[in-house]
This record gives sequence, C-alpha cells and structure tokens, in this order.
Amino acid sequence: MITDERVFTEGFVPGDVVHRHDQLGRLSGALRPLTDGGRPENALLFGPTGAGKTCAARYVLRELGERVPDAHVGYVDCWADYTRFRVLERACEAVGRAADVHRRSTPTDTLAERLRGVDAPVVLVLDEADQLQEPAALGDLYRIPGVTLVCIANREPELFATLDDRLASRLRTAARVRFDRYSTAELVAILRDRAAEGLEARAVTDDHLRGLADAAAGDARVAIGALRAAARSAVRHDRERVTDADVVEAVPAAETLIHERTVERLTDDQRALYDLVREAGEIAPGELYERYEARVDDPKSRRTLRNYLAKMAHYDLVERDGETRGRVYRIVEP
DNA sequence: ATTCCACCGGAATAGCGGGATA
DNA sequence: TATCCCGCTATTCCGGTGGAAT
Repeated sequence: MITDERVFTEGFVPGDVVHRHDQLGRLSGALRPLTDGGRPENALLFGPTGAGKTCAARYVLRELGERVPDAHVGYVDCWADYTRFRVLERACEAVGRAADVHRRSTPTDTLAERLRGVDAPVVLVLDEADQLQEPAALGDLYRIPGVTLVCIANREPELFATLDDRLASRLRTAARVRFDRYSTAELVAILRDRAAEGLEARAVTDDHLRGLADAAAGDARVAIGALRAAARSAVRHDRERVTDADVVEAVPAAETLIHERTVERLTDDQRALYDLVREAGEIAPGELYERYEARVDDPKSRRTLRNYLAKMAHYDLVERDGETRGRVYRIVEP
C-alpha cells in the first residue's frame, strides 16, 4: 500500500510543485541575478500554514543549488533554532564552516565573522522568522555581504513587529510573495501527485482524495498527513485499498498524532501544568499556579510558568482568553 | 470615578553545564 | 586539575493593564 513514506513527511519537496507558479516565479526572479553574478533581492514569504511557503522556498533553493553550484544554500527553522547563536550556527553549516563550532565555547560574534569571510553567494531560508527570540539574528545576517535572506512568516505585521526600526525599513524593500490557502481542487491535485509517488496504484480514489482535501480546509500539511493516516488505517486493516471509513477517520487521526507528538516534547514541569489545565478544562491563573505548586516538588517560579503557558499556547495545546485579571487558560481538544 | 491588585510580559541577572585553556 | 568562558534556562525585578471593589 505505502511504497514511499518520505513522500508524506514534512520536509518532502516534490519534483513538481503544482499551483504555485506565480509565487515560484516571483521568488526565483528575486534570486535570479545570482546566476550571472548580479545582486539578488531579499524575499519575504507570507501566508497561512499549509499554504506551500516552505515547500516553495525549498524547491527554489534546490533548483538554485543545481543552477549555481558554487552558491551555498541553507534552511533554518527559527521555531526550533530561535537564538542568534543557533541561527548563525546553521548558516555556518550551510557554508561548511561549522565543523568545529561548539555550543559552549564558540562566541556568537565569531560565527558572523566566519560568514563574512565567505566569497561565494549564500542564500538562507529563515522559516518561521517571526518566532525568533532574538530577532537581532536577522540583522546579523542582513549585514553580511553576499548573504541573501528568504524570510517566511504567517503575517507581515507580526514579522515586522519583532524587528528594530532600521532593519524593518530596509526589509520593506524586499520582494514580497503572498500565499493564500489552497482551494479544494488544488489540494486534490497535490494529493494526487503524492499518492502517485508514495502509494500503490489505485490505492485511493479521486473521491477519497476530494474528501480528504475538503476536510483539510485549505491546509496542505493537514491534507497530506490525513492521506498518510488513511493509508495507514487501510494497512492496519489488511486492505489494499483505502475505504470511506479510512477517509472519515483520517483528518482527526492526523490531528491527534500531531497533538500527541507535541505533548511528548514537553518537560515534566510543563507536562504537569498541561495536565492541570486539561483536568480543569478551564482555569484561572492564580488557581492554576496554586495547584501546580501543590502537585510537584521543587516547583518553578510563576514567571517561568507564564513562559511555559505562552509556549503551550503557541503549540496550540492550551488557549488563553482575556487579558490581566480576567484571563483563563483552556485546554485545546485535538 | 477612583483605587486596588491579580496578572502579564520585557529586561536584567544568576546559576548551570561543559568545552577550552593553561 | 583548576579556571575561564559562554550559551541557555530560570529567576528576580518591575512597569503596565484592565477587571473588580469601593
């Protein structure tokens, strides 16, 4: 049934990106001067999750790598690597100058110096750029000659809000590329390609793909995850074809899987906090802090709990309603 | 209307862990 | 081996905010 798992993973970049021709053209147009030694434009990619931003960026990066072999290309997920040090470390990896970098002994400033010494052009994709805890990292990279940035974020104002005025005004001249949610028909086309590459022939019908695409509400990540979930469900039941029942279950199954993976990544203290919110369903901050302090030995400070809760809210594990005194924390059901 | 105060979140600071250096 | 150094996490401090109490 499933012939190639990789086709359904997050980082997979298909050989042919469908329904994103405008965006691909704009992005590769901004970078085109690299092919003849010219000066490329920085680029900003905006759009909701699952709209193909990361996929488009990776596709163009790969293409560029083939067309301009001496250029260095790199990809940074700023959600995972959110400090100046980590971002610059990734950039050094992209240019092959990170072999001896060590967390505890290489000062951040020397990483920037290393990049400065690179002659060949460097293109860096900074995914989830608005999630950087130290947005100064963007400025560090921007100031290095020969480095071109492709910043990805959900919404433009949120990205610019994190930047200092000088950098913000400079980046306003960058090429902007907007991504909208996919239509159901577009998602079906995407799923058809993935099914052709990753599943046995006739494992899934067009009607099934349409059902998955419809339930995914324009989000390609959900749609592709659901296709995999449907295929796995069929495998589990020892069938060679996906059935209607597999499809109905698939979207919630994919969402539950993402949710569980996220919960697993929490530390013990974060998990205790999360469990308390889930047990209560909805809870006021003061009450939550007290219960937490009663439950664990050696509790973290309240300020730290607020950081945890902010993190969990971002992961969509909890929801926050209201400001200051009126605030409540609520569990998010997958 | 005014005061109160629970709570938020930014900024500065401290402590930890562990590679580098001598 | 002892000391230095540096990124990272947690803590401390605190000004700001808006709902509740007076």
